[in-house]
Amino acid sequence: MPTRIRMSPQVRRRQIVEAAAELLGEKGYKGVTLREVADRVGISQPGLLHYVGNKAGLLSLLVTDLYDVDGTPDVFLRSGRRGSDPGHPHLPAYFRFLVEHNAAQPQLVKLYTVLQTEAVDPSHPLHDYFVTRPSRVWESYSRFPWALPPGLDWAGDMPGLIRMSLEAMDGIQVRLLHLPLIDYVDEWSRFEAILFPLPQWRGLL
Amino acid sequence: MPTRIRMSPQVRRRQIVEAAAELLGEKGYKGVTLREVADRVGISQPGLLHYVGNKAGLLSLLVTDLYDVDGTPDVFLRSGRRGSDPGHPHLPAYFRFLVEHNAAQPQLVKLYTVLQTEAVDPSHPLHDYFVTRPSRVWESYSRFPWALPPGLDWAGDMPGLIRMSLEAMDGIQVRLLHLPLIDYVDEWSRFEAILFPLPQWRGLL
DNA sequence: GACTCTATCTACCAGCTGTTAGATATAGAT
DNA sequence: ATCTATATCTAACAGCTGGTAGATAGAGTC
Repeated sequence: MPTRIRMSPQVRRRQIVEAAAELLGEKGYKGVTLREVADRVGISQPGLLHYVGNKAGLLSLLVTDLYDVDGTPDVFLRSGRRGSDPGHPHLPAYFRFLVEHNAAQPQLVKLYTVLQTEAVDPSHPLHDYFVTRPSRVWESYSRFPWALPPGLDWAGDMPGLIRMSLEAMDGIQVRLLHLPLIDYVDEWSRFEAILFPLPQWRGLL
Repeated sequence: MPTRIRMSPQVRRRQIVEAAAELLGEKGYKGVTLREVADRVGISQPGLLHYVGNKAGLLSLLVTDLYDVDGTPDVFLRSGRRGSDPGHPHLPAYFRFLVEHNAAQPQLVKLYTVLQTEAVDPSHPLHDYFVTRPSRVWESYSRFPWALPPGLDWAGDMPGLIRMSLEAMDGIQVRLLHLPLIDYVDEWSRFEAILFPLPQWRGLL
Protein backbone atom coordinates (compact mmCIF):
# COMPACT_ATOMS: atom_id res chain seq x y z
CA MET A 1 0.00 0.00 0.00
CA PRO A 2 1.04 3.67 -0.18
CA THR A 3 4.18 4.77 1.57
CA ARG A 4 3.46 6.41 4.88
CA ILE A 5 5.78 9.29 5.73
CA ARG A 6 6.89 8.93 9.30
CA MET A 7 8.86 11.75 10.87
CA SER A 8 10.47 12.45 14.21
CA PRO A 9 8.17 14.07 16.75
CA GLN A 10 10.43 17.12 16.94
CA VAL A 11 10.22 17.80 13.23
CA ARG A 12 6.51 17.07 13.03
CA ARG A 13 5.80 19.24 16.02
CA ARG A 14 7.71 22.06 14.39
CA GLN A 15 5.72 21.65 11.20
CA ILE A 16 2.48 21.71 13.14
CA VAL A 17 3.43 24.87 14.99
CA GLU A 18 4.30 26.65 11.78
CA ALA A 19 1.19 25.55 9.94
CA ALA A 20 -1.03 26.43 12.88
CA ALA A 21 0.56 29.84 13.35
CA GLU A 22 0.01 30.72 9.74
CA LEU A 23 -3.58 29.51 9.57
CA LEU A 24 -4.66 30.84 12.96
CA GLY A 25 -3.18 34.23 12.12
CA GLU A 26 -5.59 34.49 9.21
CA LYS A 27 -8.72 32.73 10.35
CA GLY A 28 -8.45 32.74 14.12
CA TYR A 29 -8.93 29.78 16.40
CA LYS A 30 -12.61 29.32 15.74
CA GLY A 31 -12.16 29.83 12.04
CA VAL A 32 -9.63 27.07 11.60
CA THR A 33 -10.41 23.36 11.50
CA LEU A 34 -8.12 20.58 12.58
CA ARG A 35 -8.40 19.14 9.10
CA GLU A 36 -7.06 22.34 7.58
CA VAL A 37 -4.01 22.30 9.80
CA ALA A 38 -3.49 18.60 9.23
CA ASP A 39 -3.75 19.04 5.47
CA ARG A 40 -1.13 21.77 5.46
CA VAL A 41 1.21 19.61 7.50
CA GLY A 42 0.51 16.67 5.26
CA ILE A 43 -0.97 14.28 7.80
CA SER A 44 -4.47 13.11 8.63
CA GLN A 45 -6.67 14.82 11.19
CA PRO A 46 -6.35 12.03 13.77
CA GLY A 47 -2.64 12.15 13.08
CA LEU A 48 -2.66 15.77 14.16
CA LEU A 49 -4.71 14.97 17.23
CA HIS A 50 -2.08 12.45 18.20
CA TYR A 51 0.21 15.43 18.82
CA VAL A 52 -2.09 18.03 20.26
CA GLY A 53 -4.66 15.92 22.12
CA ASN A 54 -7.56 18.19 21.26
CA LYS A 55 -8.11 21.43 19.42
CA ALA A 56 -7.22 23.61 22.38
CA GLY A 57 -3.92 21.74 22.53
CA LEU A 58 -2.98 23.52 19.31
CA LEU A 59 -2.98 26.79 21.20
CA SER A 60 -0.97 25.38 24.07
CA LEU A 61 1.60 24.33 21.53
CA LEU A 62 1.71 27.84 20.07
CA VAL A 63 1.98 29.56 23.41
CA THR A 64 4.67 27.16 24.53
CA ASP A 65 6.74 27.26 21.37
CA LEU A 66 6.25 30.81 20.13
CA TYR A 67 5.04 33.21 22.76
CA ASP A 68 7.04 34.80 25.50
CA VAL A 69 10.21 33.00 24.53
CA ASP A 70 12.08 35.94 23.09
CA GLY A 71 11.32 39.63 22.91
CA THR A 72 10.98 39.81 26.70
CA PRO A 73 12.92 42.34 28.76
CA ASP A 74 15.09 39.53 30.11
CA VAL A 75 16.26 38.56 26.66
CA PHE A 76 16.92 42.18 25.80
CA LEU A 77 19.00 42.77 28.89
CA ARG A 78 21.14 39.76 28.14
CA SER A 79 21.49 40.64 24.48
CA GLY A 80 24.37 43.07 24.97
CA ARG A 81 22.68 45.62 22.73
CA ARG A 82 23.44 49.30 23.09
CA GLY A 83 21.65 50.65 26.10
CA SER A 84 21.11 47.23 27.56
CA ASP A 85 23.27 47.80 30.63
CA PRO A 86 21.51 45.68 33.26
CA GLY A 87 22.27 48.32 35.88
CA HIS A 88 20.32 51.07 34.12
CA PRO A 89 18.42 49.66 31.16
CA HIS A 90 16.96 52.19 28.77
CA LEU A 91 13.24 51.82 28.38
CA PRO A 92 12.99 53.32 24.88
CA ALA A 93 15.97 51.22 23.83
CA TYR A 94 14.13 48.12 24.87
CA PHE A 95 10.98 49.21 23.07
CA ARG A 96 13.00 49.69 19.90
CA PHE A 97 14.39 46.24 20.35
CA LEU A 98 10.90 44.86 20.88
CA VAL A 99 9.41 46.62 17.89
CA GLU A 100 12.21 45.60 15.56
CA HIS A 101 11.99 42.09 16.86
CA ASN A 102 8.26 42.00 16.13
CA ALA A 103 8.51 43.77 12.80
CA ALA A 104 10.81 40.98 11.67
CA GLN A 105 8.10 38.41 12.38
CA PRO A 106 4.93 39.93 10.93
CA GLN A 107 3.16 36.60 10.79
CA LEU A 108 3.65 36.07 14.50
CA VAL A 109 2.45 39.57 15.27
CA LYS A 110 -0.65 38.96 13.22
CA LEU A 111 -1.32 35.72 15.07
CA TYR A 112 -0.89 37.47 18.37
CA THR A 113 -3.18 40.34 17.47
CA VAL A 114 -5.90 38.05 16.19
CA LEU A 115 -5.83 35.65 19.14
CA GLN A 116 -5.66 38.48 21.67
CA THR A 117 -8.93 39.89 20.46
CA GLU A 118 -10.65 36.60 19.75
CA ALA A 119 -9.96 35.58 23.34
CA VAL A 120 -12.45 38.13 24.66
CA ASP A 121 -14.87 35.24 24.52
CA PRO A 122 -14.87 33.72 28.02
CA SER A 123 -15.11 30.28 26.46
CA HIS A 124 -11.94 30.82 24.45
CA PRO A 125 -9.08 28.57 25.59
CA LEU A 126 -6.77 31.56 25.88
CA HIS A 127 -9.27 33.86 27.57
CA ASP A 128 -7.62 33.91 30.96
CA TYR A 129 -4.17 34.01 29.46
CA PHE A 130 -4.87 37.23 27.63
CA VAL A 131 -7.17 38.92 30.11
CA THR A 132 -4.59 38.63 32.85
CA ARG A 133 -1.65 39.30 30.59
CA PRO A 134 -1.21 43.03 31.28
CA SER A 135 -0.70 42.24 34.95
CA ARG A 136 1.93 39.65 34.22
CA VAL A 137 3.67 41.88 31.72
CA TRP A 138 3.84 44.74 34.17
CA GLU A 139 5.18 42.40 36.79
CA SER A 140 7.85 41.39 34.34
CA TYR A 141 8.78 45.00 33.61
CA SER A 142 8.75 46.07 37.23
CA ARG A 143 11.59 43.71 38.07
CA PHE A 144 14.07 45.99 36.31
CA PRO A 145 15.42 49.41 37.34
CA TRP A 146 14.55 51.15 34.09
CA ALA A 147 16.37 54.43 33.57
CA LEU A 148 14.04 57.32 32.72
CA PRO A 149 15.09 60.74 31.44
CA PRO A 150 14.92 63.19 34.37
CA GLY A 151 13.13 65.92 32.43
CA LEU A 152 10.21 63.76 31.38
CA ASP A 153 6.84 65.07 32.46
CA TRP A 154 5.46 61.83 33.79
CA ALA A 155 8.78 60.41 34.89
CA GLY A 156 7.03 59.39 38.07
CA ASP A 157 4.39 57.35 36.30
CA MET A 158 6.32 54.43 34.93
CA PRO A 159 3.30 52.11 34.69
CA GLY A 160 1.42 54.71 32.68
CA LEU A 161 4.29 55.26 30.30
CA ILE A 162 4.74 51.55 29.71
CA ARG A 163 1.02 51.02 29.34
CA MET A 164 0.70 53.77 26.76
CA SER A 165 3.66 52.42 24.84
CA LEU A 166 2.14 48.97 24.66
CA GLU A 167 -1.22 50.44 23.68
CA ALA A 168 0.46 52.33 20.86
CA MET A 169 2.08 49.11 19.67
CA ASP A 170 -1.23 47.29 19.82
CA GLY A 171 -2.83 50.09 17.85
CA ILE A 172 -0.13 49.91 15.21
CA GLN A 173 -0.54 46.17 15.02
CA VAL A 174 -4.24 46.48 14.43
CA ARG A 175 -3.56 49.05 11.75
CA LEU A 176 -1.13 46.61 10.16
CA LEU A 177 -4.07 44.35 9.40
CA HIS A 178 -5.54 46.95 7.07
CA LEU A 179 -4.66 49.02 4.03
CA PRO A 180 -2.85 51.06 2.90
CA LEU A 181 0.12 49.24 4.34
CA ILE A 182 2.25 51.02 6.90
CA ASP A 183 5.69 50.29 8.31
CA TYR A 184 5.77 49.07 11.89
CA VAL A 185 9.20 50.47 12.78
CA ASP A 186 8.53 53.85 11.16
CA GLU A 187 5.22 54.19 12.88
CA TRP A 188 6.64 53.27 16.25
CA SER A 189 9.46 55.78 15.88
CA ARG A 190 6.82 58.48 15.60
CA PHE A 191 5.25 57.38 18.85
CA GLU A 192 8.64 57.07 20.45
CA ALA A 193 9.35 60.68 19.56
CA ILE A 194 6.35 61.87 21.56
CA LEU A 195 6.39 59.30 24.35
CA PHE A 196 10.11 59.87 24.99
CA PRO A 197 10.57 63.46 23.81
CA LEU A 198 14.30 63.87 24.53
CA PRO A 199 16.49 64.27 21.45
CA GLN A 200 19.74 63.69 23.33
CA TRP A 201 18.38 60.37 24.54
CA ARG A 202 17.43 59.17 21.15
CA GLY A 203 20.95 59.99 19.99
CA LEU A 204 22.28 57.47 22.46
CA LEU A 205 20.47 54.48 21.07
CA MET B 1 -51.94 26.15 21.01
CA PRO B 2 -49.24 28.39 22.50
CA THR B 3 -49.62 32.09 21.92
CA ARG B 4 -47.26 33.35 19.26
CA ILE B 5 -45.81 36.77 19.94
CA ARG B 6 -45.94 38.81 16.78
CA MET B 7 -44.25 42.17 16.74
CA SER B 8 -43.80 44.98 14.28
CA PRO B 9 -40.77 44.61 12.00
CA GLN B 10 -39.25 47.80 13.37
CA VAL B 11 -39.34 46.63 16.95
CA ARG B 12 -38.19 43.13 16.10
CA ARG B 13 -35.38 44.46 13.98
CA ARG B 14 -34.26 46.66 16.82
CA GLN B 15 -34.29 43.72 19.20
CA ILE B 16 -32.25 41.67 16.78
CA VAL B 17 -29.65 44.39 16.36
CA GLU B 18 -29.24 44.75 20.10
CA ALA B 19 -29.01 41.04 20.77
CA ALA B 20 -26.57 40.54 17.92
CA ALA B 21 -24.38 43.43 18.98
CA GLU B 22 -24.10 42.07 22.49
CA LEU B 23 -23.38 38.50 21.47
CA LEU B 24 -21.04 39.30 18.61
CA GLY B 25 -19.08 41.63 20.84
CA GLU B 26 -18.27 38.71 23.10
CA LYS B 27 -17.98 35.75 20.81
CA GLY B 28 -17.34 37.27 17.43
CA TYR B 29 -19.14 36.44 14.21
CA LYS B 30 -17.84 32.91 13.89
CA GLY B 31 -18.39 32.21 17.56
CA VAL B 32 -22.07 33.08 17.53
CA THR B 33 -24.82 30.88 16.17
CA LEU B 34 -28.07 32.07 14.72
CA ARG B 35 -29.87 30.04 17.36
CA GLU B 36 -28.14 31.97 20.12
CA VAL B 37 -29.22 35.28 18.69
CA ALA B 38 -32.72 34.00 18.05
CA ASP B 39 -33.00 32.67 21.59
CA ARG B 40 -31.98 35.99 23.07
CA VAL B 41 -34.54 37.79 20.95
CA GLY B 42 -37.16 35.23 21.84
CA ILE B 43 -37.92 33.88 18.38
CA SER B 44 -37.00 30.75 16.49
CA GLN B 45 -33.94 30.46 14.31
CA PRO B 46 -35.90 30.48 11.03
CA GLY B 47 -37.79 33.42 12.46
CA LEU B 48 -34.52 35.26 12.73
CA LEU B 49 -33.54 34.29 9.22
CA HIS B 50 -36.77 35.81 8.00
CA TYR B 51 -35.26 39.18 8.93
CA VAL B 52 -31.61 38.78 8.03
CA GLY B 53 -31.76 36.38 5.08
CA ASN B 54 -28.60 34.56 6.06
CA LYS B 55 -25.96 34.77 8.74
CA ALA B 56 -23.94 37.42 6.96
CA GLY B 57 -27.09 39.51 6.87
CA LEU B 58 -26.75 39.91 10.60
CA LEU B 59 -23.58 41.89 10.01
CA SER B 60 -25.14 44.01 7.31
CA LEU B 61 -27.84 44.89 9.80
CA LEU B 62 -25.26 45.90 12.38
CA VAL B 63 -23.23 47.98 9.97
CA THR B 64 -26.35 49.67 8.67
CA ASP B 65 -27.95 50.36 12.03
CA LEU B 66 -24.97 50.97 14.28
CA TYR B 67 -21.79 51.86 12.45
CA ASP B 68 -20.88 55.13 10.89
CA VAL B 69 -24.19 56.70 11.79
CA ASP B 70 -22.95 59.02 14.50
CA GLY B 71 -19.50 59.83 15.77
CA THR B 72 -18.38 60.90 12.31
CA PRO B 73 -16.79 64.29 11.66
CA ASP B 74 -19.96 65.43 9.89
CA VAL B 75 -22.07 64.83 12.97
CA PHE B 76 -19.53 66.60 15.13
CA LEU B 77 -19.40 69.64 12.92
CA ARG B 78 -23.16 69.94 13.01
CA SER B 79 -23.35 69.37 16.74
CA GLY B 80 -22.61 72.97 17.70
CA ARG B 81 -20.10 71.83 20.28
CA ARG B 82 -17.31 74.10 21.38
CA GLY B 83 -14.65 74.18 18.71
CA SER B 84 -16.99 72.83 16.09
CA ASP B 85 -16.93 75.93 13.93
CA PRO B 86 -17.31 74.46 10.44
CA GLY B 87 -14.95 77.10 9.10
CA HIS B 88 -12.01 75.99 11.25
CA PRO B 89 -12.84 72.75 13.07
CA HIS B 90 -10.48 71.74 15.81
CA LEU B 91 -9.03 68.31 15.29
CA PRO B 92 -8.35 67.52 18.98
CA ALA B 93 -11.82 68.80 19.82
CA TYR B 94 -13.32 66.33 17.42
CA PHE B 95 -11.21 63.51 18.82
CA ARG B 96 -12.45 64.31 22.30
CA PHE B 97 -15.96 64.24 21.00
CA LEU B 98 -15.29 60.90 19.32
CA VAL B 99 -13.69 59.34 22.38
CA GLU B 100 -16.40 60.50 24.73
CA HIS B 101 -18.98 59.31 22.30
CA ASN B 102 -17.36 55.88 22.17
CA ALA B 103 -16.69 55.67 25.88
CA ALA B 104 -20.41 56.09 26.43
CA GLN B 105 -21.08 52.96 24.35
CA PRO B 106 -18.53 50.43 25.56
CA GLN B 107 -20.48 47.51 24.17
CA LEU B 108 -20.43 48.98 20.69
CA VAL B 109 -16.71 49.67 20.95
CA LYS B 110 -16.11 46.10 21.98
CA LEU B 111 -18.13 44.84 19.04
CA TYR B 112 -16.20 47.05 16.69
CA THR B 113 -12.82 45.98 18.03
CA VAL B 114 -13.68 42.31 17.87
CA LEU B 115 -15.13 42.40 14.36
CA GLN B 116 -12.33 44.56 13.04
CA THR B 117 -9.76 41.96 13.97
CA GLU B 118 -11.84 38.93 13.14
CA ALA B 119 -12.29 40.31 9.65
CA VAL B 120 -8.64 39.69 8.80
CA ASP B 121 -9.90 36.42 7.43
CA PRO B 122 -10.47 36.99 3.71
CA SER B 123 -13.58 34.84 3.90
CA HIS B 124 -15.11 37.06 6.58
CA PRO B 125 -18.17 38.95 5.34
CA LEU B 126 -16.73 42.24 6.59
CA HIS B 127 -13.22 41.63 5.31
CA ASP B 128 -13.29 44.21 2.55
CA TYR B 129 -15.22 46.65 4.65
CA PHE B 130 -12.53 46.75 7.31
CA VAL B 131 -9.45 46.36 5.15
CA THR B 132 -10.41 49.35 3.06
CA ARG B 133 -11.78 51.35 5.96
CA PRO B 134 -8.69 53.49 6.68
CA SER B 135 -8.86 54.85 3.16
CA ARG B 136 -12.51 55.75 3.46
CA VAL B 137 -11.99 57.28 6.89
CA TRP B 138 -9.16 59.43 5.66
CA GLU B 139 -11.25 60.52 2.71
CA SER B 140 -13.94 61.50 5.16
CA TYR B 141 -11.51 63.53 7.27
CA SER B 142 -9.85 65.19 4.32
CA ARG B 143 -13.07 66.89 3.31
CA PHE B 144 -12.75 69.32 6.21
CA PRO B 145 -10.31 72.22 6.72
CA TRP B 146 -9.07 71.09 10.13
CA ALA B 147 -7.29 73.81 12.05
CA LEU B 148 -3.89 72.76 13.37
CA PRO B 149 -1.77 74.62 15.93
CA PRO B 150 0.99 76.51 14.05
CA GLY B 151 3.78 75.43 16.39
CA LEU B 152 3.19 71.71 16.00
CA ASP B 153 6.19 69.77 14.74
CA TRP B 154 4.35 67.73 12.15
CA ALA B 155 1.76 70.34 11.37
CA GLY B 156 2.38 69.52 7.74
CA ASP B 157 1.63 65.83 8.14
CA MET B 158 -2.06 65.78 8.79
CA PRO B 159 -2.57 62.19 7.58
CA GLY B 160 0.14 60.98 9.94
CA LEU B 161 -1.32 62.82 12.90
CA ILE B 162 -4.79 61.48 12.26
CA ARG B 163 -3.46 57.99 11.65
CA MET B 164 -1.51 57.98 14.91
CA SER B 165 -4.52 59.25 16.81
CA LEU B 166 -6.71 56.49 15.47
CA GLU B 167 -4.01 53.93 16.20
CA ALA B 168 -3.82 55.15 19.76
CA MET B 169 -7.58 54.78 20.09
CA ASP B 170 -7.46 51.30 18.65
CA GLY B 171 -4.71 50.41 21.09
CA ILE B 172 -6.72 51.71 24.01
CA GLN B 173 -9.74 49.78 22.81
CA VAL B 174 -7.75 46.57 22.69
CA ARG B 175 -6.46 47.28 26.17
CA LEU B 176 -10.05 47.78 27.29
CA LEU B 177 -10.66 44.11 26.62
CA HIS B 178 -8.21 43.13 29.33
CA LEU B 179 -7.53 43.68 33.02
CA PRO B 180 -6.93 45.67 35.10
CA LEU B 181 -9.63 47.93 33.78
CA ILE B 182 -8.66 51.35 32.48
CA ASP B 183 -10.69 54.44 31.64
CA TYR B 184 -11.03 55.23 27.96
CA VAL B 185 -11.37 59.00 28.34
CA ASP B 186 -8.51 59.28 30.83
CA GLU B 187 -6.22 57.20 28.68
CA TRP B 188 -7.02 59.20 25.57
CA SER B 189 -6.36 62.48 27.36
CA ARG B 190 -2.83 61.25 28.00
CA PHE B 191 -2.33 60.59 24.32
CA GLU B 192 -3.95 63.89 23.43
CA ALA B 193 -1.41 65.64 25.62
CA ILE B 194 1.48 64.30 23.58
CA LEU B 195 -0.16 64.23 20.17
CA PHE B 196 -1.38 67.82 20.53
CA PRO B 197 1.17 69.34 22.94
CA LEU B 198 -0.19 72.83 23.19
CA PRO B 199 -1.58 73.81 26.60
CA GLN B 200 -3.29 76.95 25.38
CA TRP B 201 -5.16 74.88 22.83
CA ARG B 202 -6.41 72.41 25.32
CA GLY B 203 -7.70 75.30 27.40
CA LEU B 204 -9.98 76.21 24.53
CA LEU B 205 -11.88 72.97 24.39
C1' DG C 1 15.60 -11.16 11.08
C1' DA C 2 12.41 -10.77 14.88
C1' DC C 3 10.53 -7.57 18.06
C1' DT C 4 8.73 -3.40 20.03
C1' DC C 5 7.19 1.16 20.00
C1' DT C 6 4.48 4.51 18.23
C1' DA C 7 3.53 7.64 14.37
C1' DT C 8 0.03 7.43 11.22
C1' DC C 9 -3.85 5.77 8.94
C1' DT C 10 -9.03 4.41 7.75
C1' DA C 11 -13.67 4.19 9.32
C1' DC C 12 -16.99 5.94 12.02
C1' DC C 13 -19.97 8.85 14.85
C1' DA C 14 -22.71 12.20 17.47
C1' DG C 15 -23.55 16.99 17.68
C1' DC C 16 -24.02 21.29 15.85
C1' DT C 17 -24.90 24.83 12.11
C1' DG C 18 -26.88 27.27 8.44
C1' DT C 19 -30.53 26.85 5.40
C1' DT C 20 -34.94 25.36 3.18
C1' DA C 21 -39.91 23.93 2.71
C1' DG C 22 -44.11 24.25 4.07
C1' DA C 23 -47.64 25.04 7.62
C1' DT C 24 -49.90 28.35 10.86
C1' DA C 25 -51.40 32.10 13.41
C1' DT C 26 -51.67 37.04 14.17
C1' DA C 27 -52.50 42.03 13.24
C1' DG C 28 -54.61 45.25 10.46
C1' DA C 29 -57.78 46.40 6.58
C1' DT C 30 -62.28 45.99 4.44
C1' DA D 1 -66.77 38.70 10.26
C1' DT D 2 -63.87 37.93 6.62
C1' DC D 3 -59.77 38.53 4.15
C1' DT D 4 -55.00 39.36 3.26
C1' DA D 5 -50.26 39.85 4.18
C1' DT D 6 -46.65 38.22 6.58
C1' DA D 7 -44.38 37.28 10.98
C1' DT D 8 -43.41 33.12 13.04
C1' DC D 9 -43.39 28.35 13.70
C1' DT D 10 -42.23 23.01 13.20
C1' DA D 11 -39.79 19.57 10.66
C1' DA D 12 -36.18 18.15 8.23
C1' DC D 13 -31.59 17.97 6.06
C1' DA D 14 -26.88 18.02 4.27
C1' DG D 15 -22.39 19.43 5.51
C1' DC D 16 -18.98 20.00 8.54
C1' DT D 17 -16.45 19.49 13.03
C1' DG D 18 -14.06 17.59 16.84
C1' DG D 19 -13.19 13.34 18.67
C1' DT D 20 -12.78 7.96 19.21
C1' DA D 21 -11.56 3.03 18.10
C1' DG D 22 -8.93 0.02 16.13
C1' DA D 23 -5.77 -1.38 12.44
C1' DT D 24 -1.22 -0.75 10.17
C1' DA D 25 3.32 0.27 9.00
C1' DG D 26 7.80 2.46 9.54
C1' DA D 27 12.13 2.93 12.32
C1' DG D 28 15.25 1.77 15.76
C1' DT D 29 17.02 -2.22 18.96
C1' DC D 30 18.59 -6.60 20.14
